[in-house]
Amino acid sequence: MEKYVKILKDNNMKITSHRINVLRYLDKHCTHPTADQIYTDLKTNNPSLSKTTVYNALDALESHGIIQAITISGSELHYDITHEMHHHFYCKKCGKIIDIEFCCPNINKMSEYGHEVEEVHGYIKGICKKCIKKGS
Amino acid sequence: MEKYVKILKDNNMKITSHRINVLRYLDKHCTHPTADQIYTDLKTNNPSLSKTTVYNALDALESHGIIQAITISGSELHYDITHEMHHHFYCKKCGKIIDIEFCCPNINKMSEYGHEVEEVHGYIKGICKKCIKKGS
DNA sequence: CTCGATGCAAACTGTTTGCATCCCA
DNA sequence: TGGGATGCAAACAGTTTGCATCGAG
Repeated sequence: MEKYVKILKDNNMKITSHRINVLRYLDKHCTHPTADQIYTDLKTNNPSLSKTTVYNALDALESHGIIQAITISGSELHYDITHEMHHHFYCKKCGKIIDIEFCCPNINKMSEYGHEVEEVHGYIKGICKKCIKKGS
Repeated sequence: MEKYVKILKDNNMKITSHRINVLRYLDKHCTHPTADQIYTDLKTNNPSLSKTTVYNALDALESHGIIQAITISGSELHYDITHEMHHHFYCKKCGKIIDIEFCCPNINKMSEYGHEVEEVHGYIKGICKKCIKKGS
C-alpha cells in the first residue's frame, strides 16, 4: 500500500486520487507551495482538477494535522507537511520560504499560561543570503 | 511635543492627525487590532476618515519599523507597536491574540545561516484559557 | 508653492460558498 | 446506494490602485 494511502486511511479519510496527489506533492516539494502553485502543477497531468478540490484537500489534510498552513507571508497561505518542529525564514525580496532547523526550548513554558497549545510557528523575516549577494 | 509627534518627526515622516491617531490607537490598545478595527473605531470621532488612509498610515509606520504586522491569523493582518520582543498566542476559537512574554534564545543562531534578519515572530496557536473554561 | 497625504471608487487576489454531479466505501 | 468529494461559477473579504483634491512644510 502506498505511503500516502496509508496516511489517509490511518486518519479515516476517504481515499481519492486528488488527495493522494496533493499529499505526494507536498511530500516531494520542500518549497512550501501555495494552493495555487499546487493546483497549477497538478493540473498539467490532470486537466480536470479544480481549484476548489485543492482547497478542500488542503483543508481536510490540515484539519487532521497531516499538513500545516504557514501564515508567514501575510497575503496567502503556504503549506508544509507536518514533521519535526522547525521554523521558517521568509525573504521579503524574493518571497522564498526557507526551513530553519532549530526550535525554541521555551515552548514548554507555554503550559504556565493555561492555554491549550496545538501549533507552534517560528517566523523569521528579512533578506535571504542569495538576495544579499545579488543586491551588492 | 506629544510623544507621537516626536516618533513621526524622528522618522522624517510628515505629521498628520490621522497618523497620530493611528499611532495613539495602537499604543493605547493592546488588542492587536486589524486595519478595519482601527478604521471603525477612529471613524466615530472623525467621520471623514477613509479606510485607504488607515492602510496608508499603517504601511508608512510599518516601513519605518514603528509598528509590526502580525500574520498569525492567516486571513487578515493585525498590528502591534514594536517594543521588546515577545510572542503571540492565537486562539482558534475566539480569534483573540494574546501576548506571550518569553522569547527564544536561539534567535542569535540565525546569523549562522547568512540571512539578514529583520523581524522575528513567534506564533503559538490553540485554544485559550477562557475558551477552554467555556467549552467544558 | 510643492509634494506627499487623503478619500472615493473600482480593481484585484486569495479564499469560501452554493449547488449539481460524481464516485469511493 | 448513500454521503462525502468534485467542479464550476458566483460571492466574499481584505487589500491595493488610480486619480483628483487637500494640506503640511
